[in-house]
Amino acid sequence: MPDSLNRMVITPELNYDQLTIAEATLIQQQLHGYLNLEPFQKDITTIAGADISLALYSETVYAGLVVLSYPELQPIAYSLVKSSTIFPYVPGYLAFREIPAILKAYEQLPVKPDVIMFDGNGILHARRMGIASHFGVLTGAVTMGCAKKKLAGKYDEPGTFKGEYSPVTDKGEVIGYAVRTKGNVKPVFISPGHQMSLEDSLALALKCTGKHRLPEPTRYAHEYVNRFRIGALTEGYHKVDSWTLF
DNA sequence: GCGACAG
DNA sequence: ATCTTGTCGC
Repeated sequence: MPDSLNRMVITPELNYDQLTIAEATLIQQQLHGYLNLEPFQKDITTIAGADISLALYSETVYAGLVVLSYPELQPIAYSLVKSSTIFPYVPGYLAFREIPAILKAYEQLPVKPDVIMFDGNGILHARRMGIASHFGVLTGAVTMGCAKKKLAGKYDEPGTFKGEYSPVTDKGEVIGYAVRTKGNVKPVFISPGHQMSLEDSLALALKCTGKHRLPEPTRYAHEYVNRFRIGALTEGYHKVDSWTLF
């Protein structure tokens, strides 16, 4: 993360639990100054999905990243970490609740993925600093967001065919897209997080879309952290053995 | 003041 | 997000 931000976050164990919303807003505005939305250049070999799973009325969070091969989109490794949070869910501040745990899972990966797709937004956010952008600036990783519901902005409903999309705008600027990843099903909201352009995020989301509404990275991440929470998967870093899966 | 509001 | 059962549709 930028050196000037080292004083704002408690390292090495990032902990946002004691922050007030006013302080969190200040951090988002500070992080925004480091955002880079230039087109992504290098070739992509791997893309990861990041997500967390929670038990109702529990402070325990099950975080994880699932790394997929690209463009095949097959799981090749995953990192799971059990942690806790007391920072509440407040629309617009999801990052402060989920990032500490996801960061631990990320640091546990021996090899980092080329891109990370988050279950939440990138710049499709009131202050252009959703969880994907926040994590990207903090770590320098290439990130993007994929949310199931609209957080900010306005948009016209895209056509009902898979692949159709329409821009989400706010205060005169395009901040993401409502994308129909599956025919006749509600669209998902795509936006760049960090180190990629608006167009990059849209193209990648479509490339990662299979037969389900959620793009494969996010879909797998959601599935793995849930299996972790119910005890079907164990904490730690694991390589996937293609031959024993399914 | 009113409506909106990722997970 | 999570808690839940059946049900409608491709």
